[in-house]
Amino acid sequence: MNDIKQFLRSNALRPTKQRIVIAGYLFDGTDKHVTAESLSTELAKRKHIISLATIYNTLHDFYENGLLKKLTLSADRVYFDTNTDDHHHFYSEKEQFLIDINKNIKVNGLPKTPKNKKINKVEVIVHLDK
Amino acid sequence: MNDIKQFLRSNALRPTKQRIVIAGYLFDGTDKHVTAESLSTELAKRKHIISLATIYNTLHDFYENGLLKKLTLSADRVYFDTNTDDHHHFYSEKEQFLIDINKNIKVNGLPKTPKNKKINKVEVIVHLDK
DNA sequence: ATATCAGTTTAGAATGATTCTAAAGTGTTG
DNA sequence: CAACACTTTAGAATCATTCTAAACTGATAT
Repeated sequence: MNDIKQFLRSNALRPTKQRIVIAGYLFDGTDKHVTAESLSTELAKRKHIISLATIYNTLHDFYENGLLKKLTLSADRVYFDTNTDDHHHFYSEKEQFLIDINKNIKVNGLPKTPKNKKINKVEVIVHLDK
Repeated sequence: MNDIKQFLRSNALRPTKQRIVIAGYLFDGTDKHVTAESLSTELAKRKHIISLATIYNTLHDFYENGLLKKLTLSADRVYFDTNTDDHHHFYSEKEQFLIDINKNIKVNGLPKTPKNKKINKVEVIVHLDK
């Protein structure tokens, strides 16, 4: 609890009740993939009612501070990933199935980067089913 | 023109005025990345006013028939790609910059596919800037 | 040719995730 | 504990996309 407060403070985030609850859930040691909606549902199960606006705000605050990764897998919702290490994903749109690939993947044969651009990250999505 | 009609018919799509115009634009020989909005704008420039609903319908019809690929790069719009070969992309969200990587890319070190799942495709997105 | 009908197009409404607004609430600092 | 900047929130607004259901049109049979 005080750990969480310190954790938030050390990321320039004021430790409000809501952020403490959300951080407590998200950063409990197990990697998680959440959407605003799924997070809201999970917190509600735990009797923590936090407005959706705050959930969106908080996810973005955490994201801006590098505490979460943002995943764009489907056009109709944004996933946030608590695993901020460089990694990739298996993804099944049909089944909402999403798991990390932590194993070291190498992408070979990339052409040279377009002029005046810099590579931010190389993302590999392994689409399943269909 | 008759080519386009045949092309549509051979894909089980009735060659309507609108589909002929859209196919004529999309499949003119140069690879294109479009969104419903950008397609609508391009056609309007050419004095072809087609309702957005039809543009959405047509893009999906073409997609369902394998004439287009769907790209999920950003959460706020869907891109369709006239290049249906297996390929990858450079992408800059900030600049709406999107180009094909046709070169043969190899992804090594993938872990084994989750039980009872099948790989549909391996997608590599090289994110630029940030 | 023409009637017929399934497949299409369309305007406008509806949807749904996300963002915005602006008013009320709350950490933090002195 | 005063004062203020930062947060939270309900509800409205936004925006891409989908839906609805009425009008339209390509294909087929006569």
